Amino acid sequence: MKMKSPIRERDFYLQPVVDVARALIGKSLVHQIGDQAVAGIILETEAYDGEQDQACHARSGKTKRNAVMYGPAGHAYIYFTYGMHWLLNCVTGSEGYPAAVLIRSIHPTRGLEMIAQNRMDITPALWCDGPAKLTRALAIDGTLNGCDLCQKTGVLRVEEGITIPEELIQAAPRIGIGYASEPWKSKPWRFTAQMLPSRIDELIK
DNA sequence: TCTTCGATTGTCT
DNA sequence: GACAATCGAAGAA
Repeated sequence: MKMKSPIRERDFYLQPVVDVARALIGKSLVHQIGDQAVAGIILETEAYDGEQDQACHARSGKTKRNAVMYGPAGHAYIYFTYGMHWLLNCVTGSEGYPAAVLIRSIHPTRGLEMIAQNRMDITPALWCDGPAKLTRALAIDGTLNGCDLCQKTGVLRVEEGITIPEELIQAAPRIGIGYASEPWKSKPWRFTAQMLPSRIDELIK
């Protein structure tokens, strides 16, 4: 029988945001919908670090939209963009310091039938390979903004997933932040797991 | 109040 | 590779 996954401690999210972004690779993101769960292994993240980071939403200070980022660590910062997309972040750092990790892609592991019902237009390999695609696949939207990711029975939570070797985690500049100035635009704060889906499925068994 | 634009995706050329 | 979709937040006026 599979071992019950312990939830992540809140202390995990109090580490520097870049460390959290790297450490979240391989963890399991779960959305509990009634008695059903939809989940996936986190494969790609990006770190956004404080008001000085010119790519971060907090670059102009606290606003209605980014307020959750200023709150306690371990909560979900979910925002709407491009008139149609929801993006999911994990808030990190002390309360009052705005930092968060954007979840850019996951490998779906649970609730595949549910995803399939809503995404018959594309092949499973493309279900969760983008930040807005994974929120759509897991049915995550603004109603979950600010919810606590550390609760054992939380609607949205992060659990232990699989261990991905350090050498398979690649760092690169963040995507879609052309508006930012240097050095922020080039900071290697995007982390991706270089692992085949088949290998991930093996590790989950 | 008005204008601009986005931590993206999907489609078309 | 270029660009439309689509709308609320943010900043300017």
